[in-house]
Amino acid sequence: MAENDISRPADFIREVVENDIKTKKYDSRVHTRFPPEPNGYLHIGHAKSICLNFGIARDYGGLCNLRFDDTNPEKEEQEYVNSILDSVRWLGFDFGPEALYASDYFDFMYKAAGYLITAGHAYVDSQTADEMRENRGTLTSPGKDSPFRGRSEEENLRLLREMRDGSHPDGSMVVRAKIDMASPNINMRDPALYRIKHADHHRTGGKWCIYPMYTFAHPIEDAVENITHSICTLEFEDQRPFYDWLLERLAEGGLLERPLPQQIEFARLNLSHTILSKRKLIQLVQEGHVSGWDDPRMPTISGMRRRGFTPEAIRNFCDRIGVAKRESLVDIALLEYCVREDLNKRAPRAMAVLRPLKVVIDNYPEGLTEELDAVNNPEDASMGTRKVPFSRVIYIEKDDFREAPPKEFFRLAPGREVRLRYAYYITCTGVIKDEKTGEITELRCTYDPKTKGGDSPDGRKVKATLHWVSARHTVAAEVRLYGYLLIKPDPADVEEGKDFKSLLNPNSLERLQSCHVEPALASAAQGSRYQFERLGYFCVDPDTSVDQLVFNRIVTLKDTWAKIEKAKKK
RNA sequence: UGGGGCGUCGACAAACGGCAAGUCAGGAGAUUUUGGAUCUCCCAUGUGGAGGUUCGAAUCCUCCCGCCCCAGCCA
Repeated sequence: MAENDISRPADFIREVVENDIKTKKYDSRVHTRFPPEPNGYLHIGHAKSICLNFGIARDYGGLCNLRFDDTNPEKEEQEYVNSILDSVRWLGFDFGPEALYASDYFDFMYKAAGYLITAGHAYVDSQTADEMRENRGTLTSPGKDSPFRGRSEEENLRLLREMRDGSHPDGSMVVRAKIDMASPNINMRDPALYRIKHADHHRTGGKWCIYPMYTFAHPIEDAVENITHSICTLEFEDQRPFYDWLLERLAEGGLLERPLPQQIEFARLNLSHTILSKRKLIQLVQEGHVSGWDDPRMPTISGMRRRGFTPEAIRNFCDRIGVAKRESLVDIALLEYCVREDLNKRAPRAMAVLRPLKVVIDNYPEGLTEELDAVNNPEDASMGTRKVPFSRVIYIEKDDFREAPPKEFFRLAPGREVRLRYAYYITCTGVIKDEKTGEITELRCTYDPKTKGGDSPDGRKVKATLHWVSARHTVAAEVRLYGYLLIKPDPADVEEGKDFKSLLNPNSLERLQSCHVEPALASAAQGSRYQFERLGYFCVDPDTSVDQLVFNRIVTLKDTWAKIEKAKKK
């Protein structure tokens, strides 16, 4: 919201809303809605719309309805309704005691169709779908009137009743608005309003065998709920003339009261390296490319939630990307930034070694365990400290040792001294390898007892600080690392003749089975998030059981060294 | 070749006739017991192009170019 009087509204939609408040177009009322079709799970693109609609309601003291646009029983399911309810709540938005459903207005819609017929604004068409398509004309040529366009009011009304009563098979007829078959806007060439579908609906069951089209239903839903600003995406822009036409006709007939809602369109979100199309996401789930809707690689709300993203981070992201009419592809790095920004302040730190390398500290007493002090969050002193056990044998990260280090590498190497976080300075004195493979299996080191806690009394500096886990005290864990779903930034960047699945990243999931985490994590609660020092943010996955801890990597830390290495390769 | 939209930095995005904001990414440095975090600085002589109006144009006008959407009984 405006921080002071001189600031402008944050986007062009809020500009319209503020203006309508000023001119009292809706008696200074603001009422928006988020209208998902329950035919899939919500994703980050929906989050943008949710934040926009609920955000506007919040900013201007208005209301926002969560309304299911459930007008097509063939595609919709209760499972989707439940997941959507859950996702919206988790994102932190309050839609009152319950959600609303378009199907609750089916009686009114039926009545409205009858009225349109009576007023000469609609008719029942018995053309086949093919005939209708043929007679619709093309982008550059006008359509032709249906031979059934001139049916009498009585016949139309009778047919409408018969349609409702189930006397006609699917596809045999349709009710259409009577507007203008020559309109340059194809959406005005007598759009279909009702179709016959002998299908059970997840809420109304077998009550209906005709169902309203989106085109017809949506404006009515908005009007019935006294919506003021009906915010949707760009592809509906061409439908706005019909939206207004319909509502005007129904208002004329006294079925609706003015002022009528207005439709405003904005550009949907596109995110780099991922898919934001419901149809394609369904495909990923159904064809088993991912483990389910909540696979942590999915851009679904449930996937991101399981991965460990916070609602705060997602909301913040939605605020930062802005709202405009220009189609764009937002860099996923911005989402990651928002996640790090949030978690840096909130996530307690811990030490975990993902790819272990055994280190024996030769001059450290055997059998001794020291409890060392570690701070839980350097960003927030109120989060306190904890004890971390240290002993003679520890694990460090494989990546933290190089036998022949390049000059930019300042971690451990033969003869080199580094700090073990919160523990001691150690110096590498020996490298033990597997005789056959040549693989490094163990490091021998010595430590400097005077550097306990990680400071050297003589002011000696080391260039690196390593995280570690005491071998004797370690807790085993599985850690799942996630890469981008797609190998290319632009999901539309597909080769001729191939589809989006050719862009799927084969390495989007890596499961590390032999990780070591510090003992404090043994009882980590499902869903709790930690920063594993120097590695990233991690979240306890629901697959965790009494005998197996499972962590998801939410996002890495910013990694300057990785950047240097990558630059060197080129 | 109809109609509806949209073109400002690598990615988002402000500007409402008066000095092209901010954020992410990228680069340089400071600092640091996380190569994290933090801090400082750099990163558009120019807004798709060409004309025009104006003291003054990203903004107004004209023409052109490019991209997206619409021919479901999907939403």
